[in-house]
Amino acid sequence: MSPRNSRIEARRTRERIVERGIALASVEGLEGLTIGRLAADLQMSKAGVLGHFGTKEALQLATLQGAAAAFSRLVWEPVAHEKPGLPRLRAVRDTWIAYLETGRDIFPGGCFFTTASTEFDARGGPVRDAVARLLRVWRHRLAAEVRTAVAAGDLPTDTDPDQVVYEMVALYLALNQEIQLFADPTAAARTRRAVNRLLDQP
Amino acid sequence: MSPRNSRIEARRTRERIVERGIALASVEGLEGLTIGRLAADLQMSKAGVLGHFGTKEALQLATLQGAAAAFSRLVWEPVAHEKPGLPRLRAVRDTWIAYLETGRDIFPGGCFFTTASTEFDARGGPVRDAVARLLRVWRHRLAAEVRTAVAAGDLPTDTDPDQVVYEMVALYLALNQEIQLFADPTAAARTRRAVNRLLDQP
DNA sequence: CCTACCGATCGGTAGG
DNA sequence: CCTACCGATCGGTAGG
Repeated sequence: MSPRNSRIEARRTRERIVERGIALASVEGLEGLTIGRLAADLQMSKAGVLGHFGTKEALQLATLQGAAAAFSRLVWEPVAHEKPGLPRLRAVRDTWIAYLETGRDIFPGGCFFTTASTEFDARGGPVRDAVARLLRVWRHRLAAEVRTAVAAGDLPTDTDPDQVVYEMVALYLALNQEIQLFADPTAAARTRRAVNRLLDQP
Repeated sequence: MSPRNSRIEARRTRERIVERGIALASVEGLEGLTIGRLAADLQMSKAGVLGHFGTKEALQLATLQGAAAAFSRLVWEPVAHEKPGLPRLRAVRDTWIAYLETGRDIFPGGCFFTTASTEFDARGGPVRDAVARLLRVWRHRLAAEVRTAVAAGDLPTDTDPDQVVYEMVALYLALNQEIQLFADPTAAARTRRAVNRLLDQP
């Protein structure tokens, strides 16, 4: 019987659960993320795992939040210092590709959000809503950068920002499929080429 | 106790199971397709359902095959009479959009293959392999049409067929997400616009 | 954070 | 194609 942990230790345990949950769910999905499997991997009891969240749904939401934080760290933070507009869009183009190509230690099953989105997109409930909210935030962030690029004269004035964002997202969905299902090493180059065309870069 | 069915009746029962399985799996995924749920929906016993396939994996493969047949009926057959190359590509552009927009009676959860692909793309096994094989076949079919269009002078000679196919697939992955997760009514128009640009149509 | 449970459901089998 | 099972695992709870 392990001693009752201090608040700091409990928090650290919770972080370990979420970290492992992110890796598991990126492979098995948020529904395939079972409390028993998580407990076995972490050498804890099921009750010990569940106690940090209360319900499986709360665990799923916490895992989703943790994954979003990791995505922000990998994709958004490295571009925060870039000039808004086209320079930042070009930087995001590359951090996003890197997230899909080399984010494997955190997300061994590929894009967490693509998996979660297709898993829940035909259901209702808080998890589905949280996934939709996250993807919407990122789309809006991209659209704002496109508008800035247009205002700066770096993109044509007749650019439709939502169309550009839609096509960028499309290319990253396809890149994830290309990597995960076909292990195609040329996919990143294809994506970069297509995004460059979208961003009016030669 | 129902009488032992004739071979024809048994075949018809199997078809009913697969049909219901396609609808269920398009919403819940091929792993969420449980024998008990299928049996309850069809008012059969679990053993009665499983007897037609032997194992859950065989049921998943049969459901995938059934879904592929329905996709071919909705997307490929209507364009078979079109002239190969650009005319057929334009027709596929529209049957594919219609499959995602109005295929709801057969696929209430949206694109069956996007769901199956993201569900299995981080695993091994026969189901994953079968999904990959299907998507590859359809990609190759599209690429052949692009090459025909280039040969006919309907697309520029420097066209990269695999790049065009990659971008078309990307747009349909995104369209499915837009419909399923955001219920965006403008998504089909966005897709058509982007595909038209790919196909060098004004 | 643990042990020891709970009812429900999972895939699958025996036997008719 | 049915009834009647099987062991394993699911999410979750009581109590310490």
